[in-house]
Amino acid sequence: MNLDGYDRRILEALQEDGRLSNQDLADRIGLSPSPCLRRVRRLEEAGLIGAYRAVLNARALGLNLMAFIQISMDRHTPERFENFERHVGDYPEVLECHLITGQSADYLLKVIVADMDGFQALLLNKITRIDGVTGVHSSFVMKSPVSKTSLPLLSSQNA
Amino acid sequence: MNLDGYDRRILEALQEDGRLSNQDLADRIGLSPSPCLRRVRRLEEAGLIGAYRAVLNARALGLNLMAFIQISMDRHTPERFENFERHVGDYPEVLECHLITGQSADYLLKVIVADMDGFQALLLNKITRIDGVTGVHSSFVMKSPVSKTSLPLLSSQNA
DNA sequence: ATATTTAATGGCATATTATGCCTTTAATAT
DNA sequence: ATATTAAAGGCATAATATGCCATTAAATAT
Repeated sequence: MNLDGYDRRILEALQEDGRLSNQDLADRIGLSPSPCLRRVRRLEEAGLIGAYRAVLNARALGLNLMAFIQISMDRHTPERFENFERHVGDYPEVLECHLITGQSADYLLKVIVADMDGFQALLLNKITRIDGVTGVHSSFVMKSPVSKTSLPLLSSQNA
Repeated sequence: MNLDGYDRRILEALQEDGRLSNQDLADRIGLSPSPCLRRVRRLEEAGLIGAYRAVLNARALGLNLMAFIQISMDRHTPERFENFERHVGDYPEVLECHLITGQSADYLLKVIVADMDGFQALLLNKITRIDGVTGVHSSFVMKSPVSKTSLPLLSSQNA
């Protein structure tokens, strides 16, 4: 799909404020509401806009402990991996699970819990009980000076 | 702030679909539109809802390479840290920067770029040039079977 | 248990916004 | 220059948000 300057500005604006009204958005990007809305719908249908989400404040919800967990598996068989991915996908504390390159781990998990008790419960009762999990290395987040959701829109490519 | 069942259901619904109309939301949680909207505004003002965002599809935007970069610093002085955080905050490719515990690194960065050329440019021209950066270890993401934005709303606590 | 106070809900009228259709403008190729 | 295509703008209608008021429900004290 080809993006022009209007499309890029629409994406930029909606990444910042996903509840912008179409009229405000149209004003901001310099189009009238009709074509602006048509473009937004087109971007949604093309899958460029995948979803709209409310971003909640973890602290305010009592979720005070974020951690990254590096996981090593015993065997690198598809069954092991599928099983692991299915399980971690079911745990609401696991926000992200990435299969990564590198010598020291197969997976990197980003998790969020209320406190160290919650972390312990997650690690001991859930994650380490999944078949094939051998190594586990946890890093706790003390501070997150950067936490963006906006993807960089390479202003290169296209007119 | 105290959350009851209605509030939690509002948060859950808006985490899933941040553009739900107030009328649909009201239907879904079992309130009429007026009190529903009042609750949403209250949650926004209390900071529980921090923002509304459109979530874009990285692949569709040509951002095909995600990586995690572990960074070690030479000295752990406030100036070093502040300087580093300011710089990485200015790079649009850096989506997250976390100060973490652990022996092997001080920071964990999550970055996204178009391809390996983009990664090289980011690493060599930007990140490794920041004062104090000594060790750098990169892991590339092959697959992300879990990638949620929804925080777990511990249905415990409160009525 | 009853009265009193408080807080939150539901309904309604108005203002704002979204949406579909049609016309007009701009760009491209012949 | 003319024909053709694609996108923009304008307008009427439908849907939605919003503020105010009456009502109901809940909590507290007597």
